[in-house]
Amino acid sequence: MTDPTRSADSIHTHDSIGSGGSEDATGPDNGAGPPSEAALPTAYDPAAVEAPIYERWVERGYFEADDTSDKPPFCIVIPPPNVTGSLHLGHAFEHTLIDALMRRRRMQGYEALWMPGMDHAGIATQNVVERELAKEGISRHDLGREAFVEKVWEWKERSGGMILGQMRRLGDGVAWSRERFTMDDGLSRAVQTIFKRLYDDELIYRAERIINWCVRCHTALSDIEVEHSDDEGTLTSIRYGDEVIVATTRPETMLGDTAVAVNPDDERYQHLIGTEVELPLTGRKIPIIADAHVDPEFGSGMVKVTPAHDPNDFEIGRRHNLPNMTVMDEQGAITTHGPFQGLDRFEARPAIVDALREQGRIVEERRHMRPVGHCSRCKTVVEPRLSLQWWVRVGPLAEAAGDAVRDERVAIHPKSMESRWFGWVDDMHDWCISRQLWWGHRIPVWYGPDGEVVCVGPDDEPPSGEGWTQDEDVLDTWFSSALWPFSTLGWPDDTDALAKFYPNQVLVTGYDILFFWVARMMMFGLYANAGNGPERAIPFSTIALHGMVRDQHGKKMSKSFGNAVDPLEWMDTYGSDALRFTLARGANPGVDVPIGEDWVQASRNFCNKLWNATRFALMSGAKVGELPGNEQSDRLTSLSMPDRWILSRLHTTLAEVDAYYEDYQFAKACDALYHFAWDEFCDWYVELAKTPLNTGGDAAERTRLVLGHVLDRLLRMLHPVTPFVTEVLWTTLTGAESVVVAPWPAAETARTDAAAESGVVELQRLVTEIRRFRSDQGLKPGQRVAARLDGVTGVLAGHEAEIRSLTKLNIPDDGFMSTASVTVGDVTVELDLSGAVDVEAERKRLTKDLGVERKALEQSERKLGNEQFLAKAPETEVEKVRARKIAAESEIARLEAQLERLAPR
RNA sequence: GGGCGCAUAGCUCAGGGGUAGAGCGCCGGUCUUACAAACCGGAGGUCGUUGGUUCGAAACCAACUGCGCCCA
Repeated sequence: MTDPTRSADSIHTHDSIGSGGSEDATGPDNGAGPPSEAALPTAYDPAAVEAPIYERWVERGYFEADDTSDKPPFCIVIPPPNVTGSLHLGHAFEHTLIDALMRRRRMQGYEALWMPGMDHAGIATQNVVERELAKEGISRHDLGREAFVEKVWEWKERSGGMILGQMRRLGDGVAWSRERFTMDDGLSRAVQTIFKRLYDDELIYRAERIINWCVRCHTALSDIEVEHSDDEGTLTSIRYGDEVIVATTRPETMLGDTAVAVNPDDERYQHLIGTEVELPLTGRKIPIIADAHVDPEFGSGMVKVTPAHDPNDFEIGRRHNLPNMTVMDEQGAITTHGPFQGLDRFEARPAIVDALREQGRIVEERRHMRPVGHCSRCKTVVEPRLSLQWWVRVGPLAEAAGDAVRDERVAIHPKSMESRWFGWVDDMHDWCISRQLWWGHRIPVWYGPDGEVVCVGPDDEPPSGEGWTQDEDVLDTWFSSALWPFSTLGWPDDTDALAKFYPNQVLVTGYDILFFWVARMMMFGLYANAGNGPERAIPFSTIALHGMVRDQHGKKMSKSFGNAVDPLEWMDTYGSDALRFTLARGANPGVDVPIGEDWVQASRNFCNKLWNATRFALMSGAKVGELPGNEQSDRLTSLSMPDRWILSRLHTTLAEVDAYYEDYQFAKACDALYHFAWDEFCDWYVELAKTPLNTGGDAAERTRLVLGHVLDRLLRMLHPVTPFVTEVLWTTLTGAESVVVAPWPAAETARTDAAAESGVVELQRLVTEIRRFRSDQGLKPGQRVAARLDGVTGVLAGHEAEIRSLTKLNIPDDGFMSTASVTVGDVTVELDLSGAVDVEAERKRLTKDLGVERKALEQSERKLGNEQFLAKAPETEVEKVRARKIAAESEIARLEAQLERLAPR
């Protein structure tokens, strides 16, 4: 079942961290006998364990899924990374969240499937391969379409998908056997199938429109592939005729003007409407028309109309039957008018302005901020261009996508993102899906010699014979990505995988591609799977949105800014778990995540803390076994107050973590775990446990069970976010096979114990006060001094040994001389400081405490003296203030007495 | 220009009608037998500004200022 070489390899490595040189080739996770502290070195070394652990998980098939099991499904499809891409922090973040959800559900007994794969990234990939060819002086046109596409496939085999190996480093639990690619046969078939259906339903059409043209990539772009920025430009006012002055930021397009427009209600120009004016430089006569779209406040209130080079002008042109005059070619060069012909658009602009200036036609030039579109792939300024393209009529599809959220078949997390969703789907423009590329799914439409147009389905024979040609264009990459939640499961075939895992349970992605990708999946998913009925047509029932990863000052990461970070470097230095924990701990729903190296280091420290806590527990003989119940009263076997406290805290934390996970509150779940593990378990319980462990006998035995119980649950709970370190520790602790397939721990409400919790709070308060006193008195933390404890009664009764252990106070011998004392509640501690009492420090501390209490007293008295407060505030609140007042009074009395007792200066 | 969001400790962020929390950083002290990647103690905030609602506002409302994002 496994490759013996690899298996030996992984065991070898495991031995080096694990079984203390044992000859037993099975390793501790295969039942190599009782765990031993010799198993663990004194510090966690992620580099030594991560890779072999991951390989073992994959070999054992933990991440594979069964289409026919009876377990409830839990399926997430990976937001497909580009085949050209490599792992950046954004991926690492998203994958951490998905993996955490998947691992938890797997432990909870779901049939868990995380579908891996990549998209073919039409423009990006074609660019990469063209650049490679250019080094050899070859263009794609030299090769021809077929040979070029062949080259792209070769490139993909050779260099594509670097990210897949990097995902292993992160620990992504994906079902590798199911990996898909948008260009593979099955997914191509899905693309053709849905194209044909949409075409037949008249939801796909071909039309001449203004599109966003990238003059560098030589293709159309959809609206969402264009990024707008406010750039500084010049607003130039040009005199076309005596009374005709137009303002424009793009004077070079004037060669293609076919009208001048004014607002129909603009009093100033009524007499001009219907007349003509001569277009400068061309001598062409163009009409002056009235159109409500014109803003009378802008410039002179008259605008030039260039229907072939501006989307708004195109609409005006349509309304007025104006001719569309294209004056630029696909490279963005001017195609008409002698002196300007062949000039690039940015050269033509000053040339034309100069020519107009010579004629005295430039009335004004002024700085002007205006939005400029840039190609999201190459940042080139986009050129609006009139051309014949294929479109998806999104109206009914987008409405259905909106309805699915409106009637709560699909939930968006966090809910506040819904407004973004509706804002988009309720006002969506038709989607331009054709791209002038060779790498992609070719549009399955054939044109006949007599103008026939035939759309071909996957099982149809394309028309053949003289004069038939296939459309040259390919489809937008997002067209195939939109099918991802079901095409990857085998659609359009009726597969078991589809039946089991569609709809997917969750989609995890960034809010920035809610519209790019999610909206498209919703539209196509609902359309393609409508036959399932409304409840099962949706692509996923929950959309969990995360934010963007930013640097430690909240700045966007970018290569040009120089603040981009390679996640692999951090994984090398601190381990994958450290990176994952940092990212998960920063993941507040829909909110951006700043990350800095310091924080990754802190997470590494946390992993090391867990490591050492487990190491200590193992050294102390911790074991996982049956615990006494909380109610058990047998003095020897019953749990101590600290035991009951940590168990209460553990199970409370577990319940909180569950609730946070269900609400996609990764940050809070991680925080709760961090706080519990470090501040409660390590800092208090482990320290408290040392007393009974040293005592031995039943007390030690009980403590070993509690340590084992808590660590077992804690490690299982942490596994989804820190899979590697928990795997090592948990298998060593339990001797079981793997925490990946361990059950998710259940929160036991019976372990909740308010009495134990308040008892330990009191103990902590006492210990902290004594430590503070020691610190104020200049005692070294480890310095033991003799002290007498009085009044260790009530909930603290029987815990004097723990208190002494935590405060380094020895039992006094015969020669004991009390030279200082501190009182906390009912407890008085008398210490022998051998005369070296720092009275001033003590006075200072008492005075400070006194100030705090006096302030509290004053505040509560003020409130209680307010009749409105007494009359209107809830009784519980009034009670609280009364209690605070009483507490303050007694504290003040105590502190004043203590101050008085201090020797006078 | 339209819409949305955010302003809380030096930094990054939680919180949320009963006058503040975390991580990191900072200061002082410790190699105390799991851990110096650690331990112990400590200092730091009138919760952007101005009004309003309320017995009570950092929290709710309004305006303003600043910042960010999306869309034109």
